[in-house]
Amino acid sequence: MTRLRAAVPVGHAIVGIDLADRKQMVVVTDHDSKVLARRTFRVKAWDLGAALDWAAERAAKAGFEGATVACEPTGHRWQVLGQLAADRGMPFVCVQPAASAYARRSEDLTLDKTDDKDAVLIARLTAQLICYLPEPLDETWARLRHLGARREQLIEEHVACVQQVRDLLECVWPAVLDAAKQPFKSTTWVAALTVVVGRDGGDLSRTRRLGPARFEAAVRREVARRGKARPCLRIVHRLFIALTDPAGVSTQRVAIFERIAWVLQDWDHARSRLVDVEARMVTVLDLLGLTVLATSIDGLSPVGAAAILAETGDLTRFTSARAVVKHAGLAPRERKSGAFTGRARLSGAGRPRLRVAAWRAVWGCLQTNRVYAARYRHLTTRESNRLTPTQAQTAVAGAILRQLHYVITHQQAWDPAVAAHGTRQLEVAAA
DNA sequence: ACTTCCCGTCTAGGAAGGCA
DNA sequence: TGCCTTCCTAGACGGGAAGT
Repeated sequence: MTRLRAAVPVGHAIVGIDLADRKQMVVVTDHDSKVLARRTFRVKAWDLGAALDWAAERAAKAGFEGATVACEPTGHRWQVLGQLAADRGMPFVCVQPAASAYARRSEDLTLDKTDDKDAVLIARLTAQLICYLPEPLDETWARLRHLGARREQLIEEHVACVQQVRDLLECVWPAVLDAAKQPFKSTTWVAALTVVVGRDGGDLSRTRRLGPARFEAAVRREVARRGKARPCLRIVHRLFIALTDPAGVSTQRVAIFERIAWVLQDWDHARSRLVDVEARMVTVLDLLGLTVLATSIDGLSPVGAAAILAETGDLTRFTSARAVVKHAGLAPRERKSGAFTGRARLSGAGRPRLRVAAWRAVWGCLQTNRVYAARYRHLTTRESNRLTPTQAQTAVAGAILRQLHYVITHQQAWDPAVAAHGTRQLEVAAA
């Protein structure tokens, strides 16, 4: 509240701006949301500099020593506006769209919405300090943020390619999917499929006539082309046997194999770009000097840590570790009234990508991190208030975020003893 | 050197519903 | 009537190290 008040001092007028594509509603109000001036600017967001100058002048004329700019974080526009405000030395705050939506309804109990009402509402919420200071991103953190977004995009592309290939194969050649337990994680399987799809044009007997030895040689070449040393022969053999399996829609085989070949190319492309982006993310993490600290948490990889930090930004901007968990939407939302105790659920409000990154970190950590594994076991097996696996994983995800916050804000490597017992003192006392 | 293990989240795609 | 959105469901995927 102190920091917010510093951005919205009592001596300042408030410039509420309702941002849209090419129509920007600007109002200048005092702290009682009395409108001092109101004007529509039919310009794009990046041309709002003149509007800010106009608003500053109206505020000065009304006797205020300055003006604070407030808007909703719509798309990229708020960032452009933030830059313009910073250029003019005007403090800049944002109002959560959820807050203004609630406020609009409580205003007159209708869903009435107009741009100038919205602008006034934004100014009023700002005067009540129902606003926040937007995250300041420096160049390095901004780069990490965008790399994280790009990585997520590429992972989605990767998943889409895999699901397409699987669906297409289930239609025309389902047997091949049983050749490996996890076919899409197996380089051998993918290489063998590439060979089949590339050479037989939908006629599996053509590859079969090649014979197992020459098929194996072809797969070997493809595995090498994919940067791996040698194929898993078990999978090559099972895939060769699958060539004789008649199941599947035969009339579509030619067309679908042609299509699979394209998807496989897309997939390779997506994966190589993913490798590139992940390497860049690790480089940025190194630049920030956080790789050693973040990966001191057992089971957290540099890429996993970078994915989390890409979404949180600099963790020192969070005043408490719990705030990070809340930002991820992983904080429990309690529902209690009188004697009634409802089930606490995750709030789910926050950065979805941060939540996903934390979840992915949990899968890795539960396998390798002894402290988290023990915590998970305890939570899911204890006698009273036993948690479901999901609930326990949520608890671990929260722990990872909290401990990452501590590790980075205190510049102190992760210590399993502290993580397990809360403090080192307790352990010493117990000893 | 490659595969497997863990399980909630997420995706695609079809169906159903909504709306002009 | 036809387009668009939402709902619904099945089932694969993600990360890291032990296992093969």
